[in-house]
Amino acid sequence: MAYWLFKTEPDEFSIDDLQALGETPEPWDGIRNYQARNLLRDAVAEGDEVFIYHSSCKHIGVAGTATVVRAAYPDPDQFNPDHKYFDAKAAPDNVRWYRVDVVFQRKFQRLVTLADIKVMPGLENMMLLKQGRLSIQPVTPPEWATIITTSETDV
DNA sequence: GCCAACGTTGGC
DNA sequence: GCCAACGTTGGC
Repeated sequence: MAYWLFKTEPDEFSIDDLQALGETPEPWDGIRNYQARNLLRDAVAEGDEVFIYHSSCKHIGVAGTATVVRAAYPDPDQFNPDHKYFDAKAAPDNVRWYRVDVVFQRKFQRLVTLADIKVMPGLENMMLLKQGRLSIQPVTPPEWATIITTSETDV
């Protein structure tokens, strides 16, 4: 069992949208970066837990958690010429892009902001702070625990 | 809206 | 294979 952080722009898809789905799995698609793709394809497993991180928005930070319910499988959008994620170099026998399915787990009672993460002891090595642009990131168990605790604590 | 970081593309 | 140009991400 491993921990991850998935980024999303809440204007496109937020923790509230995920919560509204209830038990319905949501395909985490649109990953078109090789480093993120490799993590999705090779490392993210069913049963793993995921921080849902809101980026490029007014209130930046970790908004809640989800559970991976299906490991990587080919993202069908890469084969659809009408889709914005179409990739002409991809084919069913030459899959380039993958996605996983996640299910809502919880919404934090308060957002753990990027500013919180920057000053919280124990989080200074989070990949979020090291390599800001990666959209799928591993999270260590101590980092996971610290952020969960922070989400349950008033500031 | 700006701009730094950095991944991707394409000419050579 | 190098590297300049370009595009995207994402915080501020």
